[in-house]
Amino acid sequence: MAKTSTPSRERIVTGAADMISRRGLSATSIREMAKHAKAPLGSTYHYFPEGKQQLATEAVRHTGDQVARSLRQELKAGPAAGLNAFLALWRKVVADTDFHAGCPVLAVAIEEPPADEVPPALEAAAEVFEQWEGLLADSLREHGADAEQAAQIATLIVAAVEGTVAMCRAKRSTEPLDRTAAQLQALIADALGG
Amino acid sequence: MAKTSTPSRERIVTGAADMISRRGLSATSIREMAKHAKAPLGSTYHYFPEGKQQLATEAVRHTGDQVARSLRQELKAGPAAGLNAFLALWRKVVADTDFHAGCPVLAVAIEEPPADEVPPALEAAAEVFEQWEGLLADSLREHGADAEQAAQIATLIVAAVEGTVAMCRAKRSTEPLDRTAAQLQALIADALGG
DNA sequence: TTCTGGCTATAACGCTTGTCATAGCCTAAC
DNA sequence: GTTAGGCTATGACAAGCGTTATAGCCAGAA
Repeated sequence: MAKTSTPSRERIVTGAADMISRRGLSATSIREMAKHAKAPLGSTYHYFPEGKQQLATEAVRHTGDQVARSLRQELKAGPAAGLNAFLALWRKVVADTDFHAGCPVLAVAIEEPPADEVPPALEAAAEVFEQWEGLLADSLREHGADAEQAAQIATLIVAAVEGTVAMCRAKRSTEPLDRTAAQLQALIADALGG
Repeated sequence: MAKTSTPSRERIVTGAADMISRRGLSATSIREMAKHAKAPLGSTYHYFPEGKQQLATEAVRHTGDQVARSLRQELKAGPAAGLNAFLALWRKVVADTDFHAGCPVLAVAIEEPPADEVPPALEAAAEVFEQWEGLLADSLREHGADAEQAAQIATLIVAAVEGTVAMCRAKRSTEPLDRTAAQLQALIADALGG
């Protein structure tokens, strides 16, 4: 017999990712995450005994994997298609939430770590960026770009999209995303065409 | 007799900008801002009667103007020089703080506003981005780019640098900035050369 | 049926938060 | 010397924070 819809643990993770993508990590309380997932507060500490950091880490990894899956799928049709999917994905997030949500990975990436320590959530954010870049770079190389150029373009794409999403939120407009999209598309066409 | 170095009010604003660039807005308390500026808590509410939002707004505008001034100066030598200055500026921030600080404007831009309301600090962030883009776009147009392309490249530069700074913090490395720099430089050369 | 163990409910802990109010200092004008 | 006013000092307020502890429920195995 199937469980009633989504299991609690998973709901907490996806809900946490959603809230972090809106408010940032430190502005999101565990109590609110629990309420948002319709789970009792006690359950969060049952499933995530290390507390907020663990929950944040899993939330980052969750969206990281989700985006990576979509990216991997679309990249089968080439780097340009992958880029377009990546752009469309974040455009949808921003537009569907009336410019309230962005990328939870970025949100976690800009939280200051304690001195001489690297919190697991920050480490996870670095790994997610690396993963996305890797997928894009691989595809670019497979389509004729040399290794260094592929790596540079991949980094530029991830960074530009992340930054653009933030700009869209501030301006409450998707126009920055249109502009960035045009330039990145041209850049890929150029790199693979020449 | 001259006052002891910087006046209190200014110290509070620059200190607030610094703290916000590290921890984000909501993780930075007014008490800590006051302490960081060696000012009494009461003074923050004396100088900024609207409280935290006003302080954040002024902090955003402060760094916005500061960066704009530097950008305007360096753009006199052309868009490529301006880009390089912009890159160097943020590389220094990230490197000098051991990857603890980033851009306070981005930090404010990704804070969720209350529904149906636009906090002044968020509005200020949008204006700062617009200002930086405008400076870059003007320079690009003056050097031969057509209006649309200039606007697109300007947006891409600001977004990419903002995103890259965040990636550098997550990875604790300036390599993303190197890669982004190479691509953006090539892009400008291309746009003005063709 | 009894028992086990995953999950929940509830309350509490010490601490920090944004903000406000009140009283006081202490310099500068008159 | 007196007076005004910008700034500071101090403390309080209600609310929220992350986290822990304890006791209880309630399905499935024995």
